Amino acid sequence: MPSDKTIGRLSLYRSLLSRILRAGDSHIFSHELAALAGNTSSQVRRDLMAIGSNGTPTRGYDIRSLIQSIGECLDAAGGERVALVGVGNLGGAILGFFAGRRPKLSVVAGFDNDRDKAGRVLYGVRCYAMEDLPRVIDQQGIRVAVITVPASEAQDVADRLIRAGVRGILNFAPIRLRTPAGIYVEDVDVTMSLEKVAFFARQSLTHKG
Amino acid sequence: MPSDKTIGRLSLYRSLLSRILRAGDSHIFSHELAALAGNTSSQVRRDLMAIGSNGTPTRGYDIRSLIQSIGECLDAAGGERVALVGVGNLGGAILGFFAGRRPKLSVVAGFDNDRDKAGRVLYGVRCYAMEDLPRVIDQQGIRVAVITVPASEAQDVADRLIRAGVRGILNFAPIRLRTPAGIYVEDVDVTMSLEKVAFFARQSLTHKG
DNA sequence: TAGATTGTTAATCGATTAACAATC
DNA sequence: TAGATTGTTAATCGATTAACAATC
Repeated sequence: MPSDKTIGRLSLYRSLLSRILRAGDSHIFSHELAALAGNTSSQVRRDLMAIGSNGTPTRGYDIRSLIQSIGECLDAAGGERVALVGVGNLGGAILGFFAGRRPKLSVVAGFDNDRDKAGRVLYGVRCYAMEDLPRVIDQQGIRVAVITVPASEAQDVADRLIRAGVRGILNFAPIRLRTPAGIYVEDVDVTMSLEKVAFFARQSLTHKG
Repeated sequence: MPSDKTIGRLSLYRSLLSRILRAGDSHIFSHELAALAGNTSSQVRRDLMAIGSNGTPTRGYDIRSLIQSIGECLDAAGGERVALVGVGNLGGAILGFFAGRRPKLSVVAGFDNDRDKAGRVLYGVRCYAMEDLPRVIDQQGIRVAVITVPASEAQDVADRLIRAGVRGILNFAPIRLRTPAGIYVEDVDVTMSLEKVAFFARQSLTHKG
């Protein structure tokens, strides 16, 4: 099974390749893709090996078939239905961000504490009350969820999602979720990221003069 | 200089410790913090060493002074002023998310292509036209910026920010920015993260049954 | 063919973990 | 004191990079 990081890079390669394809090119060399992705050609070749690469020494890789191979690796055959818990500002932005971006990955249900949101369509997604979570997750066959609730509620939400059958969580709350083995959690901690940027921006200045 | 990952963990430790402090505890052992942060006590001790740790074998670490030490490491003495380019849905959510969260890190200027936004206060931040970017960045002494524009515009925005004096960028566009040495870029690629979650959620199922 | 690139393995590098004397 | 934890270094692990024969 490919590593966490390899999968992440394959996802990046696909976005980059889609843009290249729209620009008109049909083939690409490993060092060209590496320059776009910000890594080495060695690594690109090794990553593409993981999905059964199709390059030739003279023309490089066929972009179309590369995108297809990456899709066969990353995408679920029938598409993946996703739930989002916490339909606030951040949740709404995430919904807007994903809308139509990946046809195989669609957010089909939103849940929120606020009862007034239940039954409505917000940011393009149908919203439900928290008490309907187990039923909706089960009926829709949802296995992936996004958590955009405050840190104080995130662990409880994660527990409920996992009980309902969710196997992968994208967590925006700035805590580490405690989950049983076999559950994949990816944390996106925006505050942490900005603090890192601020720190190293400062270092680069003090370092120079 | 501490590594990228160490700084990220210190930021996480600080959020976790602030929550603990509010809950009433005054001291914490490395293995307790490790459990909260999802890593090993060895690593916690090594990370805290980097900021001059203050633990004792009998009582562990004093939470208050730990939070202060982390602050002295992470925060700029006079606070850091941040700009955000792309005051759309995602940008607005980020602004709402940061509002009042870190007193030493405040977004003080928003920039957008949309001329109608210039001069207004949106999501709590004063907005400017793109042509005012060099002047505002310079006058306000801004060294850190957040990019929440579409991928097609991100590189151009980054170039402008760097020319204006920005040294660190938090990039939400799904491309890798090309930047000169000494500029720190942190990528937050939400689509990539969700694709990773979907992939490993699926693997955990096929692996088990 | 000559030359550049691919697929793939070996070498390197860095980060994490394990270990342990010192300490409260 | 005995016992657990700290600060710190050595061992381990995994990921990245370099190298190179095979290929177009």
